Amino acid sequence: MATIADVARAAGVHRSTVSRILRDPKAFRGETRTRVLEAAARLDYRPSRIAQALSGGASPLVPLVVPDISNPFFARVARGAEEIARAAGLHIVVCSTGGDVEAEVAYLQAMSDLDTPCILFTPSADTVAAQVLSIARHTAVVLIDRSLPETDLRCVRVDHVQAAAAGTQHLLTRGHRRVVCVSGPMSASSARERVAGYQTVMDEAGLPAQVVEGDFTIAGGRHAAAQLFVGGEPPTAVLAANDLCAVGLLTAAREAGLRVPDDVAVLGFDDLDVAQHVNPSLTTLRQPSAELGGQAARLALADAGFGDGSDVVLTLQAELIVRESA
Amino acid sequence: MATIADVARAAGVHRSTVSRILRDPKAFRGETRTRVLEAAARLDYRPSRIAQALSGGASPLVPLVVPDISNPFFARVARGAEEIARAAGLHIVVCSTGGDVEAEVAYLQAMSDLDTPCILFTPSADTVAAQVLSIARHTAVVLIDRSLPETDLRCVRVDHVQAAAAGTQHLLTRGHRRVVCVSGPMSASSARERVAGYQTVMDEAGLPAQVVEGDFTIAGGRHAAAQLFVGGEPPTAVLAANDLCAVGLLTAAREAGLRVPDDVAVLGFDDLDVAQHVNPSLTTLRQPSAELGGQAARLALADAGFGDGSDVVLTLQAELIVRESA
DNA sequence: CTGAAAGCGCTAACAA
DNA sequence: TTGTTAGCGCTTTCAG
Repeated sequence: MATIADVARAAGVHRSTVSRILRDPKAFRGETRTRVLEAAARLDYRPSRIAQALSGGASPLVPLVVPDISNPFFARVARGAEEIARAAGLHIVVCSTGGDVEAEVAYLQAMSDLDTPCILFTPSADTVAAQVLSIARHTAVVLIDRSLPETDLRCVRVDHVQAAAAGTQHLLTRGHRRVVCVSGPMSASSARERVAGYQTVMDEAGLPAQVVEGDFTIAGGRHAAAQLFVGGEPPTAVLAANDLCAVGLLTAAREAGLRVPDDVAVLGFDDLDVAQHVNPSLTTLRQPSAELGGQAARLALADAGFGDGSDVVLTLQAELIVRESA
Repeated sequence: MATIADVARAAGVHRSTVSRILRDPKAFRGETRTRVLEAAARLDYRPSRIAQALSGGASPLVPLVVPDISNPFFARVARGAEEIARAAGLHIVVCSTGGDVEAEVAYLQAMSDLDTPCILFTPSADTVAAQVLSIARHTAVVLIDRSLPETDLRCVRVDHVQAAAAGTQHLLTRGHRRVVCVSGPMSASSARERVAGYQTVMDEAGLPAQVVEGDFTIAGGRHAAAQLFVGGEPPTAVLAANDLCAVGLLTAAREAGLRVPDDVAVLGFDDLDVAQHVNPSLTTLRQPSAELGGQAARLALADAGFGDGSDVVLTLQAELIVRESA
């Protein structure tokens, strides 16, 4: 691996000259410029980002730490963030932690230690708060989709309360009275907020609320249904934690011999691609996932001195997409 | 951000002492050890990985560069790789390029410039070969699932030819004669190999082969079907590029008023979670995706001096999972 | 067990 | 336009 010294030697100039010319070739004219450029090309020279970073610059990496990249929701968040990062000459790298809190902290730590300009983060549970706070003292941290209580970290998110309320309202309008909420893990603020929205609407309607704690996966939804679809009075509608959960519920309903939406309606969250392709297609609350990632990236980058973050929108709205399932 | 000098000052010792003690505390006893450890803790000192990397070490990051992280197949590959990397004290970071060749090269370059010990890579097209080769001179590159022609880069992959042949054979055994292959983009070696397997079996059976080039997405599958399900003699079975493509085909079939599998059978590839939850559930060729990632990581890490790679398996087998769709 | 000194590859004043 | 000199934060000989 050729270093700047090799290029300097080959071109017969000083290292600093090479650095300058390579850094901004247009600012030079003489034939030194040509010699340096040629030597660099010939030796296939690439400046070490490590050395650059050590000497003043920062890492070109913007980590996005998420609980589960196999949930396409996060893939879209990543996509949105990427677009913004690319414009600033930076690269999004996705770190998936599998919901393991230790792995989560380890990733955050590792990235912070690499002097990344900022970190985009969706916590899987509140328990990381203290550690994240300590990391945030060194590196700008922006949360996506889930806030961290006892913390003043900024968070770009969807108004989950409002969204869940709208979803619940939709189910009631369709005449449902026994509406159950299969929530995500209550350790996630997004799950708690959605439950709150659901509960408010049920209360206002004078209906009993029932919450089953599940998780954000297909298997979780299917498993939750085991408790739901067997009793004497199964619900006529379910507000699912997200689309993956909803897909699991769909399968469980079919296995239990229930027709969707006639016997039981299912309402998802996210609007993944798959939502319109399952059978029946999924009625869902669309989250503007790419924009979530984009706004978060803009905020974080602004903090790190890249661009302006004054017009970042912190709270986005979900949109009800009505299809067949509810 | 406290540096090693701060700690040294606080503990009243030399920087090198701090370095040594922090690097391997068990090897020391005296009360200097205590002072240093305490000072480090008190100052919340974290060694800069950048500086460590510059001074001999390598980056703790193992990039996994894939075309599309919203395809859960790659999420599973990542998961498999992660397990191996973690054991070596390294972190997998996922770089999703959206199939954009330029972004792909940019990512590879950026990671290589960061002195990562190795790179795990699934190329989206053959056109990157030359550039990848140049990067591979600096950083160990291991390909996953798709090889790069004109290149001696090692590749951990599934035997796509064999797998596609087995799938096609399954369809023929079920009595199908008009079997069409909706392939992935022919710029991907995996797609070409699957087509080859399909073609061989069709040829041997004396049946006409028909290949429609699609891509690896739901939308791609649906779009391909537009050409397929309208003509006078639609196929009675389709070998899909992958499960996402198959899901798109399922939707298209339903829209065209065709029943699956009675009017048209659909055979997928990958066995994503969603495969067993769509309706009808998907018959598919399961790829051992996590193991693909794991073996690739082992090979790459061995190259970089972490662990042993002598028993790495380069070619894995797919498994036919029969469900409802074919 | 500890200190001194050199060096990883690069950038950034400061002079010339 | 170019060279000189420091220095980023850490590890690692080599002495003591």
